[in-house]
Amino acid sequence: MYKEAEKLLRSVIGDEEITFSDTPNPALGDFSTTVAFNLAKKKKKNPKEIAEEIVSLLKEKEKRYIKEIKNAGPYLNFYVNYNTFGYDLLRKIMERDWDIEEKKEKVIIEHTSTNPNKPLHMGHLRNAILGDTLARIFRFLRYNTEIQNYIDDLGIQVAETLWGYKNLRFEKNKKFDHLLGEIYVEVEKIKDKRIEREIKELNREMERSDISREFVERCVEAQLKTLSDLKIHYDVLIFESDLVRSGIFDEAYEKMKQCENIVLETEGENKGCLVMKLGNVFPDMENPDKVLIRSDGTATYTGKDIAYHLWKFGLVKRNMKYKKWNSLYLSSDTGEAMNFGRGDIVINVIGVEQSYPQQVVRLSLELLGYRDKAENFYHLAYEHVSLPEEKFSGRKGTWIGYTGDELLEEALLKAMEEVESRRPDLPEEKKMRIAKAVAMGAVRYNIIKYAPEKKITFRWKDALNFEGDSSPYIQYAHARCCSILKKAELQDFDPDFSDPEEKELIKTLYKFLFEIKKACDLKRPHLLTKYLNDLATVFNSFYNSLKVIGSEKESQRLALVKATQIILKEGLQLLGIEALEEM
RNA sequence: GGGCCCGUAGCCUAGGGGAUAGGGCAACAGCCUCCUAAGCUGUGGAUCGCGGGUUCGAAUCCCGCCGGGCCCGCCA
Repeated sequence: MYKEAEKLLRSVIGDEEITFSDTPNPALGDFSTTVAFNLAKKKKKNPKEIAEEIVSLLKEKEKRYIKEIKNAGPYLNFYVNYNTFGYDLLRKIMERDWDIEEKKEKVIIEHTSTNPNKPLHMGHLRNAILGDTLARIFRFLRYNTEIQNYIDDLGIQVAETLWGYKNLRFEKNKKFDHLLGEIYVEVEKIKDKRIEREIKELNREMERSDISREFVERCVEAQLKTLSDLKIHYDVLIFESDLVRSGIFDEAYEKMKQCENIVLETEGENKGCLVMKLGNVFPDMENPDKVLIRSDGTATYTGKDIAYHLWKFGLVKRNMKYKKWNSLYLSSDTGEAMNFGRGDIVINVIGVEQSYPQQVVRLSLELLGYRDKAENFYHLAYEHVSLPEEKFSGRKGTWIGYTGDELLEEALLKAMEEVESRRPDLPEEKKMRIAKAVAMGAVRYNIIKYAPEKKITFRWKDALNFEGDSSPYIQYAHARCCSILKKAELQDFDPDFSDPEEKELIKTLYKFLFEIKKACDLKRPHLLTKYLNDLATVFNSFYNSLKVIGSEKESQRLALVKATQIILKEGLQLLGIEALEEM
């Protein structure tokens, strides 16, 4: 309907920018535009007169989906012909004809990238859920999408934990990541000069040989278990050690050295370091230069990250090998060559605190002459999840009691309780299935529904809320649809969409693709939860005021229910939440 | 010193130039002889942090404050 409205407007106003929005109330039509204001400014005329003029010019034009166009002062209000529009829309939805063309660009989304020495806490989950949801959205819009998880297996934290694993006594019958998390906290507590020396030595040994690989893989496997419970999956795990051993990093550093803005300092405090000069970009910064390679020849975190991104964008010749590992691939020094990397668009889901280093990575691409790559480099920054009293700290162990596993377990208990009290009639196995889907959905939804730049204070009460703006609310609307659909057969109908609830539902269904595209363009997946919540609300209101089965308009309402069910299901899938048929 | 983000009812939050600022939680009052009440309807509750400015029009854009957070390492 927007398309038709736009076409009509174009025929009289030409290239002027047009946007549509909802009217404040149905008496003023179904949607509106404010183009008359803008035209008035340009033509120095009264906006109301312009609106009137447009209305009269469009009066006689042929329309299929628009019934009428009126002006209310300077506002242009469109009245939709719900019979033609609704009928066509429902048919398209039922055919799942989304009209999305396949995209040429390859998108690489990196998310999670948690140090492999601890269990995931809610902050890590926020990262993974953001990344996973965004990836699902990109895939739905038919981008070639690759999900990477970067494993920093050479970091000092791994060395510290490995040291503790070898030298301290612990109950080892725990999930491996939890065990390591506790070891890490303990090492941080007892660490002294001697231990630190041993850890440093161990770290050097890790870089020379693969002594830590199995240890790290075990931890990653345990972390990935938590994530797969949340239906979060990856295409490939990139181990830092493989980037080093494949020679990719060295090749990238050589490339960086060719750049005139990246120089080997011969004097000053950065003497002997390879430094990126950013004085022009950040003139007011105390120390705008960024060290990429230290005077001892080792790379800094940012240096490595730049090298990694040169690889991600396909700007280095060397490549890694990969081996199949459960349902995904991981980089390896033996194995097969694969086509990972070589992205056109790179999205990194990384905390806000890394905005500056991320900006440096983007700038490095620009300085190296890859302007187009720099433009397609996005840092999806998100704020942290904290407890009412304090922040999560891996070192201090404030995450204990708040790991992803514990959250899921708690949610499952609560969900089981709810199912038990609401549906005692169901067989145990079914109750369990529903509880799992509800628990998992509640966790995902409650984390993704907030705009990424908002800090989240974790409270059990909110996290385990199954009412209102929550996953079960939407799952429930979906189950209601299914329940109706089970009781009758779909058939063709002569449309007569006259009830306000029917019209509102049609309008809301129509917005699905716009909202997804918006969420994708802005890289703000929470927009999708807002939309689905709206749709569920509109449907519930329809459900409560209109009868479907046994009504005179049964066939058309069944079609509405079917379309709603399809969109709710698609939407829930994009959020990685199971659309239950019964609950 | 500089940069970025946040500030919307008791609590959480949407909206980032357009018509009366949407929701949710909590509170209160109704609604199951009718497709699942994890639902629906209604009531109360907002100087959109403060002060200027731009605009026909500002929660939204600009400037200045105030409050909170983050960043500017040869740490990761």
